[in-house]
Amino acid sequence: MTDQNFDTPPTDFEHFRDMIVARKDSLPKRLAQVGEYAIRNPDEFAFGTAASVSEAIGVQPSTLVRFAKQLGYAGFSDLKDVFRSRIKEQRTSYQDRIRALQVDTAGSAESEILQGFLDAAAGSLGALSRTVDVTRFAEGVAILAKADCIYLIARRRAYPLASSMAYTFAKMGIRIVLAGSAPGIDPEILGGATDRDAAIAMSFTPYSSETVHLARMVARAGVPLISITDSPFSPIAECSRIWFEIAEQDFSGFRSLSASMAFCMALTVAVAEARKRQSASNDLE
Amino acid sequence: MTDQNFDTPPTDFEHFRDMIVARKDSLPKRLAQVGEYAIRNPDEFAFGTAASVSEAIGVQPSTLVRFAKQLGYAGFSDLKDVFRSRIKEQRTSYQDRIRALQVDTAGSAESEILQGFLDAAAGSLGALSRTVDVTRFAEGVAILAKADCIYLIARRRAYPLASSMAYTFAKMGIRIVLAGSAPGIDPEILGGATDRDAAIAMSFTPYSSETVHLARMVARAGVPLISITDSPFSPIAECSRIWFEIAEQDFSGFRSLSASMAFCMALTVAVAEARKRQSASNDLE
DNA sequence: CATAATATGAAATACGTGTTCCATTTCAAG
DNA sequence: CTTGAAATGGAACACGTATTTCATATTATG
Repeated sequence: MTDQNFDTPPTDFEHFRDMIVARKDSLPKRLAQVGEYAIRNPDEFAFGTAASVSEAIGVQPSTLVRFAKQLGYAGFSDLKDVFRSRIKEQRTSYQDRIRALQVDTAGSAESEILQGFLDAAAGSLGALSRTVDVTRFAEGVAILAKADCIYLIARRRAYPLASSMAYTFAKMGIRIVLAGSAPGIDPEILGGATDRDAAIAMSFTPYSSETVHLARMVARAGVPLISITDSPFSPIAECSRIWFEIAEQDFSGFRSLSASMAFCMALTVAVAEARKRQSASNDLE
Repeated sequence: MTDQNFDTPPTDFEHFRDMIVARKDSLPKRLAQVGEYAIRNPDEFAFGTAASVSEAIGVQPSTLVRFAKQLGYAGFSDLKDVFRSRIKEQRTSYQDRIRALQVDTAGSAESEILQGFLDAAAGSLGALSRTVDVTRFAEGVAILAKADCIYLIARRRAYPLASSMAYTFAKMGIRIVLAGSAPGIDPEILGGATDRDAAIAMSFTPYSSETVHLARMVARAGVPLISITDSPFSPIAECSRIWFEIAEQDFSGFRSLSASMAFCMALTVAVAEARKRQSASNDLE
């Protein structure tokens, strides 16, 4: 009964499609009908149930199972995975861009860890590029571009982001103050900020209480606050004028700052560009 | 029992998300936990089953149903549709977003900059994954794993990498010394390093003379030195036991640290893992 | 501190799912 | 036309699912 034609059945949609096209004429009428529908409506296959799909095609549910088995799959559920994985892959374009490049992952634990973090980074980038709101990004840039001085608030895991932005801002001649440089007097330093300045707060779970405190402080003082965090529930998000969520994927519980770094650099450069345009138009007046 | 708060529950993810954010504080602890997870891992919600999702969150399946009902949905299945439709929409919108980006480059300079940096980061990750030598990576890990204390040397653009590694190493109980914390006395601090320790130097063009100087110093003292840099001609590469080249792609002249961050985190975690294995085998003796 | 109201966990339940089985039909070969 | 094999439809099955129920724990309230 088990009509296992040869080796293992395709796991990706492209090969599945090729197989159906090749074998279509040798398949029984009903099964060919199913195959044609599968290629035409892959999404229906991925999300629907055996009942809903079979009704859409106009066949019995059992026909779907037969179809799957004829092709070498364990059953309809097994076949459905092909269509689901297709959707997942389509969504992470960065990820398979990189996966396509990688040659052979040698077995060693070390290389697995490395590959794991590279994958996570690619995934984070893909997610970010999908979810980020360019309008809000532009708004944030506008706020920062007209600020007299930019205050950077970050501790612990987020600190590298702040120090990186501080370096680039400074290199481009934009006035910044990096909280945390001189320990202990941050509240006093940030106390000098006014509504003509702006602040960037960065914090990820578990949120540093100092960062939260400082962020609330400047927000209460009327300083436009922009936050970079990992969740809408973040305490610094609620007191911010604008906030950005960057969900870094983790590998075995650890998160790198890859996507955040790219985002922060983009923010920094965009602000610098906007300032250049501003001063150019000011010169004309 | 049916807690129908008001009108119909959201059918699209954005509104759902807003609702959770708004009502989070008025929700019971467990339900808030579910809500947070739902927003963070929408894909898991879309594809998983009640059992798998509840296990991932660490709650009972019944909690998911309660969560859905509290929010006004008929049940968990009903709620799941919100996440499924999100995926369907995303797939179409993502494709025409790429197209839109390519066609109307006019779409605000800001979004172009952001996309540019994200693309550059993805490119850097891909290049890194292709060029990195996993054998050398494993060797580097081995050296660092048996070091008494790890000295981190980095300045300027590379400093965020060092501070990020320092944070993670410290969190995992690995002894580290971050050069640059107390300005001016780095040579004296690094003078204490011996061949039982190890050092990581990081520097990119234009190479900070301090970093180069400190790296040479520890190398001469017999301390195993591992470098992360952007060229084989880097002055810190030649005095290193092992060195890694990470070529970050630039966008309009600016480079972020995305790929480097992923690499450094991988290195850090790999070292911690190796140490765990070491101490485990030591305990057996 | 006592008491009620609510929230939670764990097992029992009802339901829908994919799957299998078998009777019936279709088709081809003798 | 007969006979056999393959294909199909439809109902029965077993399994996993979401859901409900109820006892227990937790939190709020007087």
